[in-house]
Amino acid sequence: MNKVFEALAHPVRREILKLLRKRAMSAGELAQHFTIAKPTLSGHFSVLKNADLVTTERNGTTIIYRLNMSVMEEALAAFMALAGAKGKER
Amino acid sequence: MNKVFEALAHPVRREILKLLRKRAMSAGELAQHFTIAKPTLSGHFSVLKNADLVTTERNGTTIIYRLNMSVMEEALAAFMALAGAKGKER
DNA sequence: ACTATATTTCGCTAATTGCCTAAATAACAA
DNA sequence: TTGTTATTTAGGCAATTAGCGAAATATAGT
Repeated sequence: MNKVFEALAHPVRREILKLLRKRAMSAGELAQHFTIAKPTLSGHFSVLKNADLVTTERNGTTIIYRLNMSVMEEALAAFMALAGAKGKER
Repeated sequence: MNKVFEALAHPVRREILKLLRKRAMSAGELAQHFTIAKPTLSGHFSVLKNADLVTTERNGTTIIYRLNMSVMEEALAAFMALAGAKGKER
């Protein structure tokens, strides 16, 4: 879970997740939304992948990134354990 | 909001928040829960404070840290905007 | 085999982080 | 004022991060 929070710490990576929330996209498509160099972006992809926040699937020469919803939800649950508070004590 | 996510990226800082969720505590009290040096911990406090996740109040020689619930909830909302998707769509 | 496209890996640098010990500051009591 | 306790600031160091351009890899088409 630590890797997940570390992955979320960078604005570009959060934006990537936000884009993938709408639909799966190739690395190139994602790159069009940013002005940073592709190798840099590729590094961000690998952080997200390492945290299991995204999965990949090769399709010819392109690689499709998609959000890993289950891990996102686990992360959300972990966050709520911090911020949540709402009741559930003792 | 970026500062908040950066603050959440370190396990010690998340643990601090978790402790403060139960009740406000002084720096020294918090320190008892960790094995790291106090100056290091003080650095973590300042990251949390800078992100507005905690507030401080001096009480004699001690400084009381308390969770800033409203910012925690904003952060939770921001997180849900990323992970949210709570089933309900399509 | 060669070319083109998509993406990643490599090698580098600058900036930041996290940790420490030692020193400084703040508040209080004697 | 001196001493004591609580906490932070300063200074330094090793490790990590984020960025880049150039080179490497993978796949497909000709």
